[in-house]
Amino acid sequence: MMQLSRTVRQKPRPPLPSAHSAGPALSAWVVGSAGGSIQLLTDSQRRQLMRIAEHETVRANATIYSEHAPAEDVFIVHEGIFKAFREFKSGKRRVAAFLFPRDLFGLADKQGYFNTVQAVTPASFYRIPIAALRALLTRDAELEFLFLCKVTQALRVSQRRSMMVGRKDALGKLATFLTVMQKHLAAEKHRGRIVLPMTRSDIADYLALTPEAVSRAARRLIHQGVVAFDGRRSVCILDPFQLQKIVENQ
Amino acid sequence: MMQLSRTVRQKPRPPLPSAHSAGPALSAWVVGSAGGSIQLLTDSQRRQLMRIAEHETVRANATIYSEHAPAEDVFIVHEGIFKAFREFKSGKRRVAAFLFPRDLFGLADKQGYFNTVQAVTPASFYRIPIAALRALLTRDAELEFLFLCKVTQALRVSQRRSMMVGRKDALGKLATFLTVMQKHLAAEKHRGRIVLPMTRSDIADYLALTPEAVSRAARRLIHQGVVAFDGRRSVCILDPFQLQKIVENQ
DNA sequence: CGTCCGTTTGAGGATCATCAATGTCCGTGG
DNA sequence: CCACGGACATTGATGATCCTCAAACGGACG
Repeated sequence: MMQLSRTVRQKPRPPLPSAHSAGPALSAWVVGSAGGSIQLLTDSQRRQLMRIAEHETVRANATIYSEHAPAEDVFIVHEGIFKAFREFKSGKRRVAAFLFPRDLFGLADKQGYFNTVQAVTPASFYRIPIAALRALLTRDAELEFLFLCKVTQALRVSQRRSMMVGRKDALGKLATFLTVMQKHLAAEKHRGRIVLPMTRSDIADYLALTPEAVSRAARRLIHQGVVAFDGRRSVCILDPFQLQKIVENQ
Repeated sequence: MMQLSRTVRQKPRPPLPSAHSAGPALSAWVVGSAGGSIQLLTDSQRRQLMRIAEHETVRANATIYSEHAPAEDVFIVHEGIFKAFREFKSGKRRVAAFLFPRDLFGLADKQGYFNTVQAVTPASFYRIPIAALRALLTRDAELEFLFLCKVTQALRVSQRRSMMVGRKDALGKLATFLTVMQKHLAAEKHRGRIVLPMTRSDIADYLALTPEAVSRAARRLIHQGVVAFDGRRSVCILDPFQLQKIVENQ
């Protein structure tokens, strides 16, 4: 609650030596356009973005910015997972979104940033000053269109989450959450097992439940033979059909 | 559930005679940019949009498009209120958003439109073919930036709703809803009274409650002297401070 | 004036939150 | 390397809130 913003800034290391390197977020930013086609960042666009972006690495639980802090930058996730959340006076927390590589964050209005954003895992991101970004976007309408698509996608994700949170049954919420996570983490899957990056409490805050309710829902899923846990983080989906049935049962 | 899309299309009447007319949506589209400044559509931008837009008028309850229909157009509300919602197999409905004049809708992905959109009141809107809009935006980066801001704003609104839906107490949900509606309908307020355009069921679907729960929550607000209803639609906020306290009590 | 749909009201039951205690994991330091 | 501490997670018991089902009421429209 004290001055959390800008406190965790690490050495701004020059990232991504080559324009053709494999992994970096800015070189493979895929977005679905409204019309259904797929767009990629060109090398030129990537270079221009890199010129105004600053790469930062943070440890888990680092705060990138706090709610209401004046908004000067937008961010793109490079590696790791972040969470965007708000806190209420009661101490309750609501996670608005989990952010994955290539996701955009830094949503703000005149009051400043809309959420607090923290790293869930060790992570890194690009920091882009709003003024510079705006200038760049005004010069490059194609690039701007990619941003438009990306924000549109974020809006879809947010609406989907609203639907999920609107459900009453903890079982259905957790099932939906696991389904979404499975898609996000499909790449790093090891023998059918995915590793959830976030804690039970984070999941509870995301689903608008208590940790106890999440725990009990997980227990029921295990008992029904739908999933198996190996430790608290590693989960294996044994019966995708049954899981899907629970998801759709609303 | 049957073929709902495109069934209610009315005479496409040429709208907005003058570039300086007072009310029309496209001439006064105000958006807050991420940096906090305010942008307006220029006359030139308005004219260009008008050239590719088609104006349509519909009666209350008309369906503009249905979930999963192929997405060919985006829309801007001109007059009246719309609702964007999804329906589940159980018959349950969730309203993702109410749409007010100047709001953008037509969110889609590869699967087609994301929600079903219906008019809540008699209403009119602009229909803009996606291909033409994309071409226009690519030519006019400033205009495209306005769209970017608008979608960003929609994302903020969606996140706010997620927070509201995440609450457990019907009283707090309804109080929050009334506060938001008050802001939206402030213009048409008559002696402290606002007229809710939507039904109780619509409100219930928006708040992820049953109509019964909405009814009881309204009753409690009345009983506490926070609001007064005059009929089912007209509501007067008697004690804004108390209302705000209920909103923040989470 | 009558019907129909939306709304309100009531009673009963299910689910989740709360509170409290125990159990487990992980990082830290001895 | 092991022991310890603290945070996280699970489990159980209780209570509050909302959903469900059912019925009566009201307004809107033909």
